[in-house]
Amino acid sequence: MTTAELSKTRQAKKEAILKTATQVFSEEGFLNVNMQRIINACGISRGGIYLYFQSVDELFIEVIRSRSVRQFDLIRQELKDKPDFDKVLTDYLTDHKKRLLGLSQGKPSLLRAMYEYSFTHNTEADRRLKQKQVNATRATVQSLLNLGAEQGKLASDQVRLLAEELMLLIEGMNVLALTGELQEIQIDRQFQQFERQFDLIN
Amino acid sequence: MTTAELSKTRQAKKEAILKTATQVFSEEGFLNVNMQRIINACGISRGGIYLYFQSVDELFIEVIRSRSVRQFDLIRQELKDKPDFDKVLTDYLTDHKKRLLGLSQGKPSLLRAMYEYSFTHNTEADRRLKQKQVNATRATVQSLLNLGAEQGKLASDQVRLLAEELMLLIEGMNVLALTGELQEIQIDRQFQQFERQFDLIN
Amino acid sequence: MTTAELSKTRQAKKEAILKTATQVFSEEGFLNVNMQRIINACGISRGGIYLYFQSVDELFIEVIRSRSVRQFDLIRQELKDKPDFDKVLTDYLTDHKKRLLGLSQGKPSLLRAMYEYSFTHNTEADRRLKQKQVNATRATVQSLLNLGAEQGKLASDQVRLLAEELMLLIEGMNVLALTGELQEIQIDRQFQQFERQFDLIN
Amino acid sequence: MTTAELSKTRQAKKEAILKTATQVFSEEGFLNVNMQRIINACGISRGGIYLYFQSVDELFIEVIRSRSVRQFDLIRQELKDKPDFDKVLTDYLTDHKKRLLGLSQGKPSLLRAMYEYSFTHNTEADRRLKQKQVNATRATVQSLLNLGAEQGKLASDQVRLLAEELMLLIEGMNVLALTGELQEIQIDRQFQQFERQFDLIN
DNA sequence: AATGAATGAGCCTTCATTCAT
DNA sequence: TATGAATGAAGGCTCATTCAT
Repeated sequence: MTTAELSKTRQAKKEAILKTATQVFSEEGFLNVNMQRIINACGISRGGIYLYFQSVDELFIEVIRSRSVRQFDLIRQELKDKPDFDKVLTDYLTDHKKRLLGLSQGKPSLLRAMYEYSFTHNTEADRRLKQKQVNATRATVQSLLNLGAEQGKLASDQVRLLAEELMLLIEGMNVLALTGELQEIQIDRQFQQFERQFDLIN
Repeated sequence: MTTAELSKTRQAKKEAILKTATQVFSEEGFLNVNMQRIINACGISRGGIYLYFQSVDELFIEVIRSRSVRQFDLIRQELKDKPDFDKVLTDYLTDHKKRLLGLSQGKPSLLRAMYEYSFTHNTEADRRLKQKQVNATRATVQSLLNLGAEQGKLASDQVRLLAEELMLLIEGMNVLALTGELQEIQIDRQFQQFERQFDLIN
Repeated sequence: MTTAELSKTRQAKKEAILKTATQVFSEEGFLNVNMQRIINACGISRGGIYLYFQSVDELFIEVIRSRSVRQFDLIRQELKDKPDFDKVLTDYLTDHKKRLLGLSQGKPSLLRAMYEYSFTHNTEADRRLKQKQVNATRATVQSLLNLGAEQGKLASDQVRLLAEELMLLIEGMNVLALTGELQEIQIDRQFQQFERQFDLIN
Repeated sequence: MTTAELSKTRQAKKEAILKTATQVFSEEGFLNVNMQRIINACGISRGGIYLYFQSVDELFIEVIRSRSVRQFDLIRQELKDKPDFDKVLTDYLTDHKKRLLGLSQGKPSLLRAMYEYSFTHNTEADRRLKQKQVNATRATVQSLLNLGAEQGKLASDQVRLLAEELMLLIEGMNVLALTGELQEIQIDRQFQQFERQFDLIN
């Protein structure tokens, strides 16, 4: 086997572990996960996991990073074609609604793990990780609203305010959904209210 | 000493422990606190604390409960005198702003501990605890907005929607503040925007 | 139980552990001993030992310290009565001979443990510990030879040189004895040679 | 490649490993060395080294053996030419002095590794290894002193006694040097004293 | 009621050696 | 021969909770 092939194998194994770990973190959150659980899930040995990741933290960070990239790519793709703002917004909110309802019903999601990690890790590097996440969401919402501004659905100087409002609403809903407190009607009400702001303008 | 006096002593001791534990949890969160810290802070023995609380979890739950009651009392008191809605709302938002800025700067608060606890405890009883917290906030906001409705500052059927919106904004800001992502300008913008809704009506 | 009684109990327990640990270190040396062995020997629990000693190193240091004190006291006592130098020297060398033969035959002794510790620990504190040991031996030998000088068996300015010579001989024999290379005849030859130096003078 | 050439290659590789491992053990002692360090230093693979040596212990034993042979060869060479005893003795002691001072200052040497190994390994084979070392030193010193006897500098029946004395002094100094307790003046005093014995005879 | 010593489960990490390729 | 991924035993440490006094 050549070096290239070997490192290919290594990379593949690493990704396999990341994939399995993503499952585990999604189902169990961050704080309830220890190396043992990952080891069991991966069918790897106690020592084996350390060949790829030095700690649960390092593993988790890579899980988050690899996922962020994918998420970001998806959204950017959608907005490229300059579709109708009303439709995109509705789609976007609908996606979030689905996601939030899933969360409420205890559907596995990395979100819980991410919050657990954020709350309990405060090094500079950790904060940058969280910041990156928040910035990614903010950027997405702003791109979306910029599209709206381009299509004359809102004033440009409103973009930032509205982006933040939506971001905070979603953040709040995330938390309520994770603690099982969010009902469909609440999501609908808030999202309708948010969408109505654009109708009022026109 | 009579039985009554004894149980009075017992109650007093219990409350003293709760008070001290509240300090500890506020400063250190939930996950960083171990029995040793609480024992040291309370000047009680390792075994002694179990005479009052069956476990760390039970102790924490009582800390949260006792605080909720106090918070709820305070607000109810303020609203009793039917003060001017605009002023009460402004005060309320200003209080939250102060609190959020404190959180951002790492000022002690039970909120981090509460989140840490919620994320790591998922029994039915634990969920009810969080529910109670959310309901208390919701109830407070609704009481406040009901005052506004009474004073003709908003329609009665808007109360629930707006209460939820504010609650979600605050919840979202809590999370951002705790993970170090919230800036004063963001708080201002969102609260101003929220207040403006009442101006528009009149 | 009063505080004094409690700490008496604690001290007694600590000393019991030290005593057992001394046995273990004597039989197994330092490097082959881990907490588990001490735990097994003491009939204490895994966590229990940490109530008294933070690590094997700390435990070992206390073993050595407590023993040094005892050794030093013994020697000082003997020399107080100003006995006949020739006899004391002969006794001293005979004691060492017995000890060395014991070592050769694998009789338990802390010496092996002490060497193992010294070779593998080089912090300032560790060096001071070893220094203390060496100084104690040197001081003993010098006291003995000073007695000889007082009794006109050797010149005062020879004390240091001879003390060092004896110390180094003994150190060398220790090592050979520990690795099973020292025979009785060798000890006899060297000690006789050492004693002969005093006969020559007179 | 013929079988002979192959095994030549094999032998060369083995010696290359031994040479590198000697460096590593000299710098780090025995207990601080793990396979990883040797592997890194040799540029060989984790599994590869086991094609040449069955275990770390075996590798170390061969390191010691190969060095002994070399040492022994050197000395034997020097004595072949029947040089002047006084000079050879002085040279020999000067060499040891240099070596001991180097040890005191932490200069790399296999000696520490050898002691660490000896103290932690007590099989019959291990003891024989140490025995061989001691015997080699003894033989060297005896050869040297025999030269002196031939040149009339000491009586033949004194050779064994003096050889042992010197061996023990050196062994003692080794230990003190390794634990950082030996000073130059001590070496000088003892070696001068040792040399003076020959002056007295003549 | 109160103490604090004792327990033991739980988690982490390292490393010599093996084994499939 | 050569590789390096994988193994798993071994040891370390912490801490909530129990229990004898």
